[in-house]
Amino acid sequence: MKYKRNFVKDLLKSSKVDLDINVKGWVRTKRGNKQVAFVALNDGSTINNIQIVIDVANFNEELIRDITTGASLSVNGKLVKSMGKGQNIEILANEVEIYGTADPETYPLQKKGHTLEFLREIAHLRFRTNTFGAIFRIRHAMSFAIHKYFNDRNFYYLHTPIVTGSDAEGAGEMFRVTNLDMMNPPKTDEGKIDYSKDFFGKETNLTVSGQLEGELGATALSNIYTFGPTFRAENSNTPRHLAEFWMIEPEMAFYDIHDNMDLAEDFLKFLISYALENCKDDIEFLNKMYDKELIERLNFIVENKFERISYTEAIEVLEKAGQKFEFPVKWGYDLQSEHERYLVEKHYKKPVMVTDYPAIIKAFYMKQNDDGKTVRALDVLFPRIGEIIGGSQREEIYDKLKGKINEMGIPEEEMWWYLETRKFGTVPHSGFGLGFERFILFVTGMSNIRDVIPFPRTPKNAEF
RNA sequence: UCCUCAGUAGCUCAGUUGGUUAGAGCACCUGACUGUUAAUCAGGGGGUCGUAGGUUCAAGUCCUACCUGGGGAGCCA
Repeated sequence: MKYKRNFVKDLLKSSKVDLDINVKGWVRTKRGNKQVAFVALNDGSTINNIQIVIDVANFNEELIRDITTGASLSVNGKLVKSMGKGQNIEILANEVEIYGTADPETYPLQKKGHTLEFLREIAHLRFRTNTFGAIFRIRHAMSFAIHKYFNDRNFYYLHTPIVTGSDAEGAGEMFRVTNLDMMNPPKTDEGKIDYSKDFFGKETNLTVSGQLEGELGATALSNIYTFGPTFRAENSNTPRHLAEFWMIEPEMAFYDIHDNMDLAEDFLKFLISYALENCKDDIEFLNKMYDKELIERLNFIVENKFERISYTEAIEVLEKAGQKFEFPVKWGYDLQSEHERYLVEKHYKKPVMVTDYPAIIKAFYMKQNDDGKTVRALDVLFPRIGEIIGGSQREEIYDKLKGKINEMGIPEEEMWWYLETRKFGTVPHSGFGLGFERFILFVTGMSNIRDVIPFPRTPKNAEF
């Protein structure tokens, strides 16, 4: 007899007892005695397991023995009210089929907890733990919510290139893309590598940001966003950096810096609310196991207005802090991690948006203020993780932008297409970038970025 | 890349001023138990002490280099 496969998530919500059903999944634990065995089965649809009750007398002894932690099963049985404590319903098994056994001597996952460091070494199996199930369900929900947020507000999802011929974005070291023979590359007369012989006929790299291309879309479609992988070849060994990470970059025509801040705040609050409503079980688990203040912190973000200050005000606050900092507080120098942490965690005790940074420490494309010293940059600082968003109003005046490009020594001939958006029908516009994994760190309460992306790419590490 | 801490059983760790045969908990295996909840109870097997050198009568323990991982910093998202 073939029953319809049900997901554990739906069965646990179901009130239809005495129904014949089928479940498939992986064994988390087995307990019991000679008469009866209890199997906790998980199929990834929820963090919760369903209990399978097996009357040992009705089953082959060998089959029962092969039901071990990690084995994959298909179970036909009857959904019934549980006779034991700890769960409302359970399944009385009629038939059990084992798809694949998991030798307990060699299967690395145990019933007991593992460290996150160990699980990182078995990233191919860590999906099967409660923790990573929760994290990647939340990651999915946040991806979905991002698309929903923008789609419902007339933003278009724009696919910017992953391979880029532009190395002027200035956001960091890039990974070269080439199919030249590295043992014997073609050379020019001067003895340099001849990239005109390369696949694209020029030097190409993996993108560090889709922003510049995003601006091209925004100056026609009004509102666009990108959501894709970006790459940085920086030798950064920290719990907050990846060589391959995902970034969300909205770009909006006719937005000034204030519109930009309004959007950033509303966007972040929407996503966190969405997580609290739709990922309740997973967030509660993470709150219990990893971060006792997680839910409290998420609610706090949703309920409170972000503080908005200028860089100059931030410097004044830090100067009056009466606290010794390792790095000096001085106008013209970038805010260090310890400064950002002081502003967010000690002084304002809430997310802080800092604007109008000194021009010399920010990128060429940012809108220049009338004071001649600052630009309309925007950083959103969050507790625990620091800078979660970086953005700005963009310089839309052709001469000013061109002047800045020359001043910073960026080859103008590579930026001709970018400059033309300011030559033809230019508009004030703004945008920002949200580091997806940093945001997921915040929502899950995890502390290492390598635990919130399925396959982390970091210096000296591209296993799996 | 810099600073710092660590690497001992499948996992998490203990191992004293260098000194006999390197321990524990969990996991695993065997047995007991008529409904368990990270089940419980009894017994058992399991180790190139990260790698390579060095000091010493003697090194898990001290020294050097390297590898790997954690934390902090820089770069940033």
